[in-house]
Amino acid sequence: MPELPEVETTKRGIKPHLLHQRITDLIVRNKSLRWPVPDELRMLIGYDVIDIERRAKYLRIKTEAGDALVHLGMSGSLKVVSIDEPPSFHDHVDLIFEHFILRYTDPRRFGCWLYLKPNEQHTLLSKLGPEPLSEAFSADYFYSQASQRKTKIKQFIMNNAIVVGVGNIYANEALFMSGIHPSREAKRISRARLYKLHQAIIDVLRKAIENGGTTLKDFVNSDGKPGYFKQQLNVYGRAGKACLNCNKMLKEIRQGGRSTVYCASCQR
DNA sequence: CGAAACTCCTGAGCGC
DNA sequence: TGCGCTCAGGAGTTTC
Repeated sequence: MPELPEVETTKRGIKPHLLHQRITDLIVRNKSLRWPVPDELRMLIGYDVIDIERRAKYLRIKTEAGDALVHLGMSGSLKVVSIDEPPSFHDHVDLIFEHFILRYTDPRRFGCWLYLKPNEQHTLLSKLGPEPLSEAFSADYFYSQASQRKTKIKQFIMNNAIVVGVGNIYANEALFMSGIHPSREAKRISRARLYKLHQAIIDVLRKAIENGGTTLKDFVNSDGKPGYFKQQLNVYGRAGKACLNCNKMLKEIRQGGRSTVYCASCQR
């Protein structure tokens, strides 16, 4: 399940390979992703990649003829493979270059490939909140947004209109790190504690990206697990086990259809 | 307007 | 060993 650090790592991994390389073909084996893969994507054929940007968990592969907007969904991945590498069952899209292929694999097909005109501001992107590692995501911004919302704090920090890129794993971790109960109403948390949560979100994402960077050299044809899986997870996936802080048993609840794990003793 | 429910899909884990 | 069942989960869309 790609979280923001994995998408950032993917961008850093593929960018040096794709930059200034010419797209020679596009093969779509299964266009049934989140939305149908549009034929307009073929407009990119014959053009060089001039940049790759990440916004939230979207990757934007840019050319003079337009861009590919790619989302990895739940189970998607991109990798650079050799030009004669035979595709597997879940390899739905190949963006083909002269000497290699950018191959998109996605068993659950929650991801997407869309076409955007040059500089097009798509509605998918325009409604997004600030990047968590940008200055726009300031402590004061975070407080002012939270102080007027009745939503439970976990759903608040996972809301892409508030801040992007905080997926379920890191939402659980950031709440544990800041000692805040996931079901607490956002507006009922003190300014000081919201500041602490704000910093925890930044810290946990930054650390994960740093760990992801250690796998970049193996990005091509890599089979190993990315580095951020080495990051110690305090609560996610540890329901029923002992809290690493106080040794009491971690609890699990469901919020908005998603699993929340927390320590009822350390998080209030 | 905000918030919750619903939706897409398949691999993994489980009980028998 | 294998079948069938349940479930997780990003995020856009629909409903209330």
